[in-house]
Amino acid sequence: MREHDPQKLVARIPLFASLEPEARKPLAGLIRVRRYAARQPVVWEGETGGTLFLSLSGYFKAITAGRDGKEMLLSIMGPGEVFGELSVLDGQPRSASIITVEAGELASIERPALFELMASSPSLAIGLIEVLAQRVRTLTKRYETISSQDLPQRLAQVLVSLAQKHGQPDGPRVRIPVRLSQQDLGSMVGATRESVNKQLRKWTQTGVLHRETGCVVISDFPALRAASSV
Amino acid sequence: MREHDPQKLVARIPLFASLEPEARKPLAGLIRVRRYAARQPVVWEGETGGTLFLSLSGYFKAITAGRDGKEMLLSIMGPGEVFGELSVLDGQPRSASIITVEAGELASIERPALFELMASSPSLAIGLIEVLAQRVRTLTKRYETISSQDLPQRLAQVLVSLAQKHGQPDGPRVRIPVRLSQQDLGSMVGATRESVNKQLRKWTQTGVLHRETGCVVISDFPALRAASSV
DNA sequence: CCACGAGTATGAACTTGGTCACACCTTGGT
DNA sequence: ACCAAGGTGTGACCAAGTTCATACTCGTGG
Repeated sequence: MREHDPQKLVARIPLFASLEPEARKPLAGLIRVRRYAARQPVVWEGETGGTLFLSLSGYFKAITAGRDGKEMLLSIMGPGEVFGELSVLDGQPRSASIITVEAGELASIERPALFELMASSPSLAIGLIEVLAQRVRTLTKRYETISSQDLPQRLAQVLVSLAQKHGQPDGPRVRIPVRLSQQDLGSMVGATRESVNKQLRKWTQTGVLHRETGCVVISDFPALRAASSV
Repeated sequence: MREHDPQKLVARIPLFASLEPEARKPLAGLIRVRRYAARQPVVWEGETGGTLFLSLSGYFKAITAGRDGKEMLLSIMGPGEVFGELSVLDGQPRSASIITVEAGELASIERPALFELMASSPSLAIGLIEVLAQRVRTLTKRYETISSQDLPQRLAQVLVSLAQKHGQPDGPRVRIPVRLSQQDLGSMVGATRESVNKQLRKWTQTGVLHRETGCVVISDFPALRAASSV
């Protein structure tokens, strides 16, 4: 992870993959790389700020606090993903807080620099629009899910999509390489820690999955997939 | 509503309000206006299509069908609002179906024409990004709400925001000028028709609101507002 | 090497809201 | 004017999931 050559960093971020080659050089000078320790806040919901973040390594969670203090986990973001684009694009306050799950590195670029870059590189603007569009689609789907499926289905669905997004195949098993507590899983599906525990136990007993040092390892992916959309 | 002069139509759509004056003339030739009867589908979820719609009059609902056939009502859109931008921008299938609530008129513009226009009018691209950003914010908030509030809170919240978005003040009361069945309200808050009925009854009995020919009229807005975020 | 704190495990009692069943209104079409 | 369809009103019953209470387990820092 000691890869600090800006040219190479840029190449690793999908958003910039289609960037015109001559636009990459100025870009390299505009990004700043910073390392974050575990459980560090990166941005706070409600504050204003015009920084776009690009994840280089590590995992980050996006959370929002409901009125009663209950926190909702909106998304787990891994290497290569972009976030913070919303406030950068519309100038409104941050819609969620970002916290590191484990230590990781982020590249960042400030709003003015980004806009300057966009002016000369249409593909960057298109890329950002695609990021936003993807967010809308994901959120719509999750909204649909949470309001019409029961807990086992929702939980299965979250695990399946985490496995698809971040999973590491390990023989017949799939390992989700992020340490997520039952509380975290609960706040992803709108349920309590206890309910998650009970469902997880059922799956552990039926050999669908098990836990290893805080991570979920799925043994029977098809079964989980089936449970996610009965 | 027999206002078919394209120049004037354009002026009524906020998205085009900040458009450079010289860009409005070509625009006028690119939009098509069509009248829809009540309960007519405008687009179907899942189909491909690159048409952007601009509501001139009437109300439209965006719905998605969950796996089990239960439909979720995502949004009620009124005059001046834009929709369908998602598929236009990213080329993916429609994320929701659109149906007219009552008869209304829509202007539409096709993807190629829109992109041509955007190339010469940066403010249009910015406007569309703002529409998308707003969608993300709204969806995030609703997701938060639905997963952490109970039915009375959710229902109050929906009514408050409908009143703020479309409400017509009528003395001390606020009238929501869209005919929404209890079923519709239920599918906006992820609840059954019966539960909505029971909550509505309570509020009717306590004088918070009442119904008139299918529309909700709020008598005690502060009370409803209080109920939405106990 | 032990203790503390964070996370996990588990069941009993309780609540919300869903399901089902049925009767009663409107309203628009012929 | 009438009927059918769609929307509304209401209660009995049930199930999923929450709340609360109480142990247990593990790994990390003193």
